[in-house]
Amino acid sequence: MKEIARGQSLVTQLRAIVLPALQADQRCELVAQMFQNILDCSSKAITELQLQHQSDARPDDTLLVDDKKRVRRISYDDCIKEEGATANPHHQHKRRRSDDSVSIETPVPHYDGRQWRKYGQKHINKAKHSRSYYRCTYRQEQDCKATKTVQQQDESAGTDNHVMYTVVYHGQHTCKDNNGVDSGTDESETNTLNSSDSRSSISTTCTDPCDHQTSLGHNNLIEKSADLVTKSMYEPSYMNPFAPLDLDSWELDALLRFHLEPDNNEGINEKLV
DNA sequence: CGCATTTGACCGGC
DNA sequence: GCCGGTCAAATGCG
Repeated sequence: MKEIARGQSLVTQLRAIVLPALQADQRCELVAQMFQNILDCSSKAITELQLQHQSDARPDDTLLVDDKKRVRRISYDDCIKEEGATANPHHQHKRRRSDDSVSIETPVPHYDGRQWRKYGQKHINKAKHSRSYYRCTYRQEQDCKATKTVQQQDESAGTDNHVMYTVVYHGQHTCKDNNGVDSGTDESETNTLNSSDSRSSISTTCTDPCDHQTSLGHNNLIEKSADLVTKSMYEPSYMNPFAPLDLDSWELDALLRFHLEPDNNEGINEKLV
């Protein structure tokens, strides 16, 4: 599980580097979708391993309770889904599908090739950092149900380095290209090539003063190289729908610090359980 | 001025 | 009654 999670983290970082560098065409969308599929695969693998691990470690009664909860939740959500199909504007609260949520760990929680709009922030009980709630920017226009939550992990309490976030995605994107043809793809249909239209001037959501303290770096060398890469990556002469339009550089800054500091990778290797 | 974000209220499951 | 997820009025910002 540790190694899969590390692979996920690396994929998200690679995605943050590759996507902005691509030309805006179908290949670009394909690459984005493939990144997403890879992350989905590893997330599902981790989920399976966790279930396996729990059933191995825990006594039977605890397991039964967990399974009951899980089953009940799924069946409840199925009812809600049916209800939603009949266009009921009420009961939109608390819909959550435990079977289609995908969780990843990454130092770059915001740049994932999609456009998100923040709709809430909540302090979570035992966590140091609050959790942010995002939904797809095109929820109103296209009724896209995709949401995600972002929460900074606690373990890196002492230093500002190695900041990792847990990002949980819920639901499938049903939003499409502005000039696309197909409309309501249902959420039961997964892994189709959903194109994302993020070409407009809507800003990429990345402002979150509680969780993200920007430009804390005191290493001049790192900051300079961060500037360099920021300029080359974030001021493209072409229009790439996956390029962060006015994204702050803090995320890339963190990414660079992540890889430029020599002891980081070892620390990550040793840290996770 | 029209947006996106913030933030406390509210809601429903457990 | 607590807790996490969502709503929506207030606020901020370009």
